[in-house]
Amino acid sequence: MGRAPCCDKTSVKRGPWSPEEDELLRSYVHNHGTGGNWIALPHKAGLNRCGKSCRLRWLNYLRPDIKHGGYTEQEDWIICSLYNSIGSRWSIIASKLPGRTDNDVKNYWNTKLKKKAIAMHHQQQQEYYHQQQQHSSGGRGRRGAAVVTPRAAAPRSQQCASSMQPSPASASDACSFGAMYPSPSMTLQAAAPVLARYDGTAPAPVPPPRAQQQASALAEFSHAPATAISGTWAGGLPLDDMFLPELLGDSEFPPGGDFFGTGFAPLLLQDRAAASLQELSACYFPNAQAEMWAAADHHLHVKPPPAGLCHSLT
DNA sequence: AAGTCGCTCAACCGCTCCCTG
DNA sequence: CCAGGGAGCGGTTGAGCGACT
Repeated sequence: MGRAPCCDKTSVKRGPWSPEEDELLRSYVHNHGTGGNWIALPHKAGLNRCGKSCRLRWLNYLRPDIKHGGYTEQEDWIICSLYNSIGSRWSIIASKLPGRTDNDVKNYWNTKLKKKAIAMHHQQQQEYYHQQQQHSSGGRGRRGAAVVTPRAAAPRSQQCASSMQPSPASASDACSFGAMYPSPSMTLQAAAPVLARYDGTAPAPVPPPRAQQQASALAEFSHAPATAISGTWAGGLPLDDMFLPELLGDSEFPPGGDFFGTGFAPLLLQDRAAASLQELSACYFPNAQAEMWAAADHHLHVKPPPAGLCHSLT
């Protein structure tokens, strides 16, 4: 039996907001603030809406500092890098993009950026095969790693065994893009603890409660062996080879592939991108480190997060 | 011009987390 | 310590719109 609904859905208006409703909500929040009680707000503001609906409308649309559309390459890169590192923690990702909301970033990823990344991967596949044909006389895989086919690696159910993502779906996606936007200096380094934990022969662990995940992730981060930072995991499997089948399907998946050559990789050479690497890496372990970082973001309107959770924008 | 298809994104749903009594 | 309730989050849905046939 699920929890009781937050409001009587039959008596409140649903669906698109009218300009009049927007103005009511905007003026009320402007004059009184949210008061920390979204449930009571619609009644006080004279709105026949659910409190959650009001909160969403304000956060995602009516806030004065909201930006819509017009994502820059830099923002693309940040989103992909963070998605790579922390998965679908949209609120954390959005908190690193001033003016962007979690909903907006999520939509942008699902509708555009994901396809862009997949297209890049296919391009890399073609380049890889082309290279393999040219070096067909027993050459090694790229980055000196042994070429291992996905089927030779762990079963799909055992891949992405990292316990960082509580939701199976998001875990799959997060792992799938583990190599989509790798940064030699940041992403692989940040991925090291998870890669070190990954064991293709071991059964997938049951994800512990989130608080426990945070604690253990942070603990492992601080003890991660430097030798794991190599671009391959302990079994010698390139990162691409480990994770991409989750998204693309085995039939589309070639061993190897190199994302460093084209696409967003040149951005890594830019000073701004390089400068952000350190920041981004701090976000790798959601909650614990990302929280500390978000709390230190003075340029964002981020309220100090309560202990133990990374509440990003609100 | 009309119908169909695909895409976008605002909004909803249901869950977890955390606070409070 | 426990239960109830609110806040916040991530996944999903569907209306609206433009492109295409």
